Amino acid sequence: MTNELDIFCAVAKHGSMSRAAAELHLSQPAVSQRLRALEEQYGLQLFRRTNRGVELTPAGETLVRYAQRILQLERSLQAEMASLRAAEPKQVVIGATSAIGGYALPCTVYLFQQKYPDARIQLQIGKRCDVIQRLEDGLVDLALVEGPLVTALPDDWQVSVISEEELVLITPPTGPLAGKEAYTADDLTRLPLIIREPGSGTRMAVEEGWQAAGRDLRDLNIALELTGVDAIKTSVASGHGVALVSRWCVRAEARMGHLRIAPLTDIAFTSRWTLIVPKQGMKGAMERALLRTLRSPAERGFC
Amino acid sequence: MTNELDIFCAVAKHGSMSRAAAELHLSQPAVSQRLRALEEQYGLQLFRRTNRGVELTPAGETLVRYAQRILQLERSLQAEMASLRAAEPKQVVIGATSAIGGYALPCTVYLFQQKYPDARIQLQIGKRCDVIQRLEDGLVDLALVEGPLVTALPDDWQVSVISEEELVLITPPTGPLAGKEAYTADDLTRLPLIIREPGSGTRMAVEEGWQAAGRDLRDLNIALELTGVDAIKTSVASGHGVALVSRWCVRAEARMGHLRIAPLTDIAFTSRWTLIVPKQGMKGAMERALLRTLRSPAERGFC
DNA sequence: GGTTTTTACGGACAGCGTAATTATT
DNA sequence: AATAATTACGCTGTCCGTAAAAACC
Repeated sequence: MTNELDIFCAVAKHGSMSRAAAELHLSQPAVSQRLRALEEQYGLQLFRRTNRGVELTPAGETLVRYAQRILQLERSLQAEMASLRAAEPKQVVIGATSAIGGYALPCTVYLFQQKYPDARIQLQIGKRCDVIQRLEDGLVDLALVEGPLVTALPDDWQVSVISEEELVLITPPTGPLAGKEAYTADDLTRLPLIIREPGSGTRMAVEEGWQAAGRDLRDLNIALELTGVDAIKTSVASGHGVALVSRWCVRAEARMGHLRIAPLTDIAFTSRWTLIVPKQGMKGAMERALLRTLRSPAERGFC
Repeated sequence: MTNELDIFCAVAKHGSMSRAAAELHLSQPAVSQRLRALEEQYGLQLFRRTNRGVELTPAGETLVRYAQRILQLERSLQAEMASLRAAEPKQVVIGATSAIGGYALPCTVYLFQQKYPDARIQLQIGKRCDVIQRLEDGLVDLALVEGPLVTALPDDWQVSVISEEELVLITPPTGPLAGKEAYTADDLTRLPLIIREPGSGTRMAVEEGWQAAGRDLRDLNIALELTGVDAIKTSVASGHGVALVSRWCVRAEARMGHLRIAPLTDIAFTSRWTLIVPKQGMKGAMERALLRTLRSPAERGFC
């Protein structure tokens, strides 16, 4: 959440709630509301509302001076704490499967590194079963995998679902397979489906969603089995078939027009993203901060 | 909500979460939780947990220095804003009926004055109809009355129910009327009931609750009609009868043993407390702060 | 066993976004 | 009409309290 003094200073700087809201990536009403709350808290009007924005009252100008000093102090504090963290650098190894580790996580790790530049975060991407194996062997500190857990782990591991991601149907942007506006489950029995190898989380999610709709797995028209998301994307883009993948994996291609994300009308596939952490480990403040980031939809900022 | 740096400093000062929690009027787990959040935010351990409390780590000691400067700055800011408020003193006149104005509101007004010492708040207590009359005449800025609104006001008044208060049965602490542990609706048809004058909010609430239980008003054994809560309390304490009053009005007497609050098993009476404000008025920051205080159960602190 | 902190869980409120409304030129 | 701010409303996450558990003498 953005600091109220930050909001106040931004509005004072721009002389406009709308512009301040844009700078802070907030909605304009949110800024208006926080500002009003601040005025109520002090019992003083801080801005005069004019037809083309706002301007500071004397009370507002007083607050600006204090706010700037306080914010400056907080920035120095942040810097000093960062240097203290740097004194005892921590290494954390994250194991993840390809859809998560290759697409969603890099942004999260980047953002986290921005905040904690001294943290050494290593991202190991591998097959689902390998990731879990490495976790059990203590070679990675935590794991993020797709799909449900097949084997129950001993209970010194804490397992939590951090996200339910929708699988989307991707088709070539042009050609015979790009004909329809929207697709149904029946279409999936006819279209050549390119699918991940058995054992992968995405494969599990597809099969689970298909059976949940009361269908038989043999009705899927599997044209090709490929290992890894990238191979599938390339193959679909070349017009070899359609596929079901996590939305994150194809955002870039969809925007560029290399692939088309087609709506599914009467069936939906979801993939659960699961975080696995050893109950004993991850006790330090930095480790906890990382967990918090991964668990909080707002902070992890998958991109 | 208490500032996180305040919490941190209190814990640092006492070397104990429990003692800090007591000082801040918070639960001990709440302090623990906020402290952990602070540690996660900075990615550093701030306290070493020992068996008899906590002690600062080097990072914690750094934070103490910054926190004290920031808190000091905030205190100066508060002081300066208070002096700015004092430059343009505001007078607000509150009209209220006796149960609200005489018992619940004084604490609220006191707390508000502590926070805004320059606010001149005047509390006018009167009969329900008089209060509303004075509001319409503009002689009071806002009104707090008990019970529902009989006459619909024109819609440039904003009416909101701020609290549903339970009416409790009070009996003399000793004597023939103090016999039973708990009372029923049937008992109320036999006990001598001392009741407020018609038109008062409490009277309305009693009659409404009685009829809502499917009873006839004539079955109430009204022994005496008195004007004002105090007269009723005196009369009940003297053993002349029992009465139904707002809990706030008799907290002191119940604690002292002058009156007994007796449970009602099969009937309940509630009195709605209504806040009436002119939609146009109360636009200033101070006025809004007062309204916020009156509307927020946490802040108004009826006592 | 006693003291202190942590974990777990449910409820209340704050802060935000979307959408609709108001005010001012 | 157009621009800027406010109000209304539903949702989500934070913060807090109670209760139970765990750590550390």
